[in-house]
Amino acid sequence: MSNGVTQYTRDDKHQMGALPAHTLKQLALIQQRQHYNDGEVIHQRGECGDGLSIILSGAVKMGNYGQDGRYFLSKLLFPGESFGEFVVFANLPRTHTAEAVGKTELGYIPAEKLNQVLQQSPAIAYDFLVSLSKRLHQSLEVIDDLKRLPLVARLAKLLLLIASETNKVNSVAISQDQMAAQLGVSRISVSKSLKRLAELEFIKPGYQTVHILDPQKLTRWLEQQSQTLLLS
Amino acid sequence: MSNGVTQYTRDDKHQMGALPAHTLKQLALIQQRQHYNDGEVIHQRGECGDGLSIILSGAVKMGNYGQDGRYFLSKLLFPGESFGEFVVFANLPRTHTAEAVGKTELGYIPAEKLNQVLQQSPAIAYDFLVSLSKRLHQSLEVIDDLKRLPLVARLAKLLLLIASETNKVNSVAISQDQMAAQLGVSRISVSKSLKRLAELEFIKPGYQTVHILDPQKLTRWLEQQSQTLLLS
DNA sequence: CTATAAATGTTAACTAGTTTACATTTATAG
DNA sequence: CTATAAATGTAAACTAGTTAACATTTATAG
Repeated sequence: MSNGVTQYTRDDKHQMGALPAHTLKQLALIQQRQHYNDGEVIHQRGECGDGLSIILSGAVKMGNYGQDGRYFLSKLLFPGESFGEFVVFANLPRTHTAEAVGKTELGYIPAEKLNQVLQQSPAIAYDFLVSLSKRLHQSLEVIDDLKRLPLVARLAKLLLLIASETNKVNSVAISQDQMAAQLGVSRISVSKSLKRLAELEFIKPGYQTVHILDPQKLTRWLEQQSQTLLLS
Repeated sequence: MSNGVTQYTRDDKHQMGALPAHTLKQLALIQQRQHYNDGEVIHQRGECGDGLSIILSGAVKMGNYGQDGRYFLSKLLFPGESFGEFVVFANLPRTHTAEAVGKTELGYIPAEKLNQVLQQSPAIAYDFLVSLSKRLHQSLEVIDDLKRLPLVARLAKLLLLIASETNKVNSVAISQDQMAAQLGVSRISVSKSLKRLAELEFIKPGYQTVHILDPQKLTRWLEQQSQTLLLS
């Protein structure tokens, strides 16, 4: 993949907040198609969009830039996932800047049109309820982790998460810069924490990869650290 | 108010994620009433509940305890606000421990019953979409702040938020311990940051209160600090 | 195969936030 | 009005994470 993002594609089964296939099919009938090139900005933080976007191919990087220009990656979205619900349902401004990662195709549904569909089809509305619930749940967990867990634990959790999402349980293809952007810390801190996890023999750092030696052992350790681990 | 929570009640207008009055009325027809005494635990983190709860009177403290027993307050919920959507819509475990603050009455709707209602009434389903969207939006902002803003700025933001929620623009009734629990930092750090805000002549700390000298000036300063402030 | 760019490892000086400890102020129960 | 509890102020020693700087490794374009 391009745009500073390593080959980090996902298995369909693991798309937490994604809409179910049959709903995507129905929405496909009313969506417009939009094309973006690698790195192209789809929208900026603070803007007021006016519709829902569904990723058809490629990927979208949601994140923000700090005062100093440092980038914080919030989430990578893959085909089947959507964004813009806030705008449609609550008329709120964009929380993140969205950029295409690789050649990317989006399905776009204007707010009005989507609201019509939702009125006619309670099943689709329910799918959005499920999707939003999962994403809110996930966000609350992240907030909790940020407040309660030390960096080593958060890093371990991130690695296990990506491993499970990509279905490659024993190795994660990601750079230290990317982990840093995702965790909101410096690359050096990531390096330090990786070293500690390596000393504990949970992982082995490589070039653009982290090998997870024993995912189960790491999970158990993480449970001890955070006492109540809900998902993983 | 009791249970370590200062007199911190809200104006109805400002209940961000709350359901609209007419929806609450309709839901009232099918809800059971539950009573809790001050400090009583409603549910624990990790449990699998099975219904939606709506606060009718009193308040509910959502938060978690760290390994060391330290408490992290996530949110205070007031009449009109609900919780348990995750459980109903996505079958996920509780993210936070819920405790009653003062004598508290809840309306409880089992998952099945609520789902029936949603199928029959798209308008109510839509209200939940709006509520979940607002809450997810808010959560994403909090995550962003945790990663990007220094404590002083986060503290200032918290004070402005409570001030606007309670409609007392010039003073916030809250203890330093509570602010610390909410921000996920130590009481000493809160004290230090308050001192800095006082030196900048934005606030004046008091006993169980913080006086905001010039909310607008503080908001402007905060905008400079965080470049793109969305809500306030 | 080599030059270059990208990613990683590591040190050192620094800063923000933590814990511990104790003094002081403020509210409130009796 | 006083004794007590709760909340606040503040200092000191510490820890985790930050920036800056530079050496080394690994991939890749030509």
